[in-house]
Amino acid sequence: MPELPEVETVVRGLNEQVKGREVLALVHCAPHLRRRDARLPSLVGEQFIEFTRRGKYIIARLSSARQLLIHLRMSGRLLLLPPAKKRDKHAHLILRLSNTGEHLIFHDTRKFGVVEFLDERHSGFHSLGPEATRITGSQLTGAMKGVKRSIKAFLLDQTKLAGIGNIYADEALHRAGIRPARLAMRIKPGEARVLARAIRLILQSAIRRMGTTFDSYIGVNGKPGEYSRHLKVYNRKGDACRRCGSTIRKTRVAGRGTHYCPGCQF
DNA sequence: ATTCTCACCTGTTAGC
DNA sequence: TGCTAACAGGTGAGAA
Repeated sequence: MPELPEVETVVRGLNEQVKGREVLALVHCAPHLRRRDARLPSLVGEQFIEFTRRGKYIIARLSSARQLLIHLRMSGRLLLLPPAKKRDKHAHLILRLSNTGEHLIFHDTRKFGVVEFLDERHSGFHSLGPEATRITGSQLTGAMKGVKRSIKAFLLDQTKLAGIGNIYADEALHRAGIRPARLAMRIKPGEARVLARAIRLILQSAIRRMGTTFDSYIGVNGKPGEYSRHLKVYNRKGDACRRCGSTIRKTRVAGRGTHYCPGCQF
């Protein structure tokens, strides 16, 4: 579900609505989360100082100087809601917050998401590549040298570039006119510059529109993202390309559903 | 070292 | 209409 623009939208929502508030009680903590980090109950009494983002990770800085790391993976959501009579079966962490008594809820249908205190053993977090929002053509060219995988697989590799997921990989490659299956090492420096620019512009635009809701993503305030209407290839199999009119195809690249236009991507 | 495949879990949808 | 299989926005472990 959430890629960089969606995670950025969630972080902004948290800074608007949750920053400065204190955890009054641990209303619920699911066993699978507690198994990963038995310290979660010690959130009680903590104040949320600030929320930041690195790649697709959310980091909450806490009053104890500890940091809480949250990754939404495929289906995670963070929601601020009034206490409900009946607990949703996918609400795996529920915190009661100061001032209003509202609940901050980690909701995650597929249970891939992670909420735990940040420490040294988070290899994924500590090995993230540069932020995709600031990637340059020469950085891309350097990182793609000798890479025998597809450009799509490269873009999805968080150690090379942090924040891109399946939707924005397809969108950026379409904007840059590059086929997803091309080998990364075969992308010329000029194309890398165009691709880097496409990545920056698309992410920026998607952040402005509060992300993409394809299926289940919603922000802290429950609102869906509006970038969905601007997608050029993702989920548009069989439709006409808005740039050249050819029919959008869906294939499989790097083990992921991959959309591209045969008429304007080479 | 790098790249690929599968597993994680639940819900939805495409295809028969 | 009903059943089954395939697929879904991510990543980590282990195999090639």
